[in-house]
Amino acid sequence: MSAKITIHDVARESGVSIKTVSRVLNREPNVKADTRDRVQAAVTALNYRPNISARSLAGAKAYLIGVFFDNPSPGYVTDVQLGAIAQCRREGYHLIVEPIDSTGDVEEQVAPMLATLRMDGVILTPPLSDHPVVLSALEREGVAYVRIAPGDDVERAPWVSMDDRKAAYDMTNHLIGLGHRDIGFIIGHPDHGASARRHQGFVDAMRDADLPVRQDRVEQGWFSFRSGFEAAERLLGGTDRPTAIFASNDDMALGVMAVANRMRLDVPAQLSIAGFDDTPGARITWPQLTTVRQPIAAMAGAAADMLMSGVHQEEGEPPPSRLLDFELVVRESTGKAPN
Amino acid sequence: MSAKITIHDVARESGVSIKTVSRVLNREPNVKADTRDRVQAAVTALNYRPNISARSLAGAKAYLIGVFFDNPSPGYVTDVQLGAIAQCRREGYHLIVEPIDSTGDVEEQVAPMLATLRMDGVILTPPLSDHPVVLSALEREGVAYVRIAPGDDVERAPWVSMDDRKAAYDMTNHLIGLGHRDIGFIIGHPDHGASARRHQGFVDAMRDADLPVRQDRVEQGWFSFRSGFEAAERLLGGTDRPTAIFASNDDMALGVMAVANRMRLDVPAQLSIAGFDDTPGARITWPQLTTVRQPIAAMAGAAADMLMSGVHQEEGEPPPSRLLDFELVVRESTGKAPN
DNA sequence: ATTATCCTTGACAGCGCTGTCCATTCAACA
DNA sequence: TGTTGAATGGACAGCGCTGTCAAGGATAAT
Repeated sequence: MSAKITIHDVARESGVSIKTVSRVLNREPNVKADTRDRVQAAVTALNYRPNISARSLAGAKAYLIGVFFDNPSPGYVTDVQLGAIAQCRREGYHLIVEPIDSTGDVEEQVAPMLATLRMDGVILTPPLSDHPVVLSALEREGVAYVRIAPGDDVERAPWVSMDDRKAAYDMTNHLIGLGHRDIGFIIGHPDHGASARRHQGFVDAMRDADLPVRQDRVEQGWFSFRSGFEAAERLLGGTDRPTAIFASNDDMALGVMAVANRMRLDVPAQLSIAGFDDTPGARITWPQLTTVRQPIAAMAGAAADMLMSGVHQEEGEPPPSRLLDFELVVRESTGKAPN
Repeated sequence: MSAKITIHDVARESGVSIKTVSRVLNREPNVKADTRDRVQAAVTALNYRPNISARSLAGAKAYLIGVFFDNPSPGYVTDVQLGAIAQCRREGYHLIVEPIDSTGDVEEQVAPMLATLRMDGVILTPPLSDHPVVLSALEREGVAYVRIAPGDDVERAPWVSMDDRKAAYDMTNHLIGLGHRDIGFIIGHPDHGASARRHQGFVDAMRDADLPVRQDRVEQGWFSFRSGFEAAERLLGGTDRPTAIFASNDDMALGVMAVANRMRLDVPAQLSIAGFDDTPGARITWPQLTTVRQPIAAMAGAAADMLMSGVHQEEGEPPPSRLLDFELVVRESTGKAPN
């Protein structure tokens, strides 16, 4: 075990006070270039690393960012973590992950954690982005937060998102361009703000193409494989069936794919299937899924950035926010409509 | 923002010294029951939460446990985190996640982090469980660690694992019991210790059933969907093909499934497919995958427990370790061999 | 040259907690 | 009755760092 070396060692080594060492560590102004270099050299020579507990106890920053998630799709969570951590690393921050069971006592899970940890900020993933108790607890404890893809109430706090409506609109148009006129749609989990926006995009595209939106072509799902599977069974059950199904996330699209497989429907010759998210699962199937690439990691990275730079919402101003680009990923699960 | 309330407030409220408060907080002995109750009451009344930075700066414990992972299957990582966090919560610990890019400079990623964070311990997931640089860095910095499913060198440090050989043996026997005599096998990533053990289990079962292990029935994979897909193309390419394929993880099994779908092979009537891990993906397919349920969350939980209770490896003694139970999950992707 | 101003540096006091060490109390024993 | 030791509680010194404040030195303005 290597001996713990502290700021005092560096100060002694470079012949300055610990405060000056602290200055160069924190990139504070008003340090002579020469002094700065000497300190840097000592830091390197001694292989010194500041102790994070001491820093956060003494100062304002904790160098800790939290990610809250609930009942997540594993791929989504992992992407969020990877994206956030990539940013955190550059600034010397670390990531704390905290699953929140929103069916349990949320207050009890969140409040103690915020009090003990005093993180610099937390990233909220859907559906927590819209959970009133979580938001209130955060505000009461004075912990900054950024919401990923929140639903309503976008004025309340900073957020990062993508244009779900536009993406669904584009995907629907892709299908229409392929000649599909009878398209089924599976709505996502009602607690996720994105669900309504994606549905809206679908409806708008159909309207703009003068295509009818038949009520019996729209099914409610829950973002899960099973809900997609069951919705597909209803959609494909009769003889009168759509030529394409657009599921508002990949898991549900895979459910549709499973039903198609079981029914021996050729995808995409007899049925086109589109998903949304571009999770790893989209490629873990054959044919591979046409879907929308959500910039999940980028959104999480942007959220981390905002937190580390100390986002502030001015009184009466709209909160800082960012809308990132999506990408239509056309793979093999969509094709020309059968004539 | 609620005012920060400290141990001094609790001490004043309950009429004892801060040290006594500290004693009851840390469940130290030698505090009268009466005093303990008074302090507890004050803690509750004031809603006091000890500050983790102060605790770790002053004391020996950091209340922080790390999880290192590399290039992970999302489902695996999420399971590990969930399992570890469940245990951590009961003791007031928190989880720090750190992805390690083992193709990059590992030392540079690990050493600074260990020095700044001074975690109480870290959980290593495969293939990091066997990464010599990571292990050395941990030991040099004096940070305890528990390895999940390590390969060799089980004497070096504490670990938690499952009996991969036995599980693969049992799965192979399940297939043999179904009448399969010509079984293909896809080996996992060579950096993962479990790969060799699973392969061994397959070979042992075949041997014990007096079945030949044909060299051209065993393919090397990398635990990825794509590698499973490609291995399956080779295995199923000719007219002489196995009646079952046992892939040593689910992702690869899904690759096999995709090839079977594309070739219009009926699963399981014409081809039985077995996986390993029981990741979420195993159910996100049709037919659902017969697989081995790895106790991933339980292994991570056990690892966290060992870390929090301060595992110690006595000189000359074998390291503390635990072997958890697996479970054969028979679903629809395996069935009777075609006659 | 003199004063005002800025830049650079350091001394020092905590941040909130635990570990060490000492003081007191009290019961049990000689 | 005195003695001993366990049980109980408190005082105090840090842990390693940042924030505050002030001092000294260099530079600019007069």
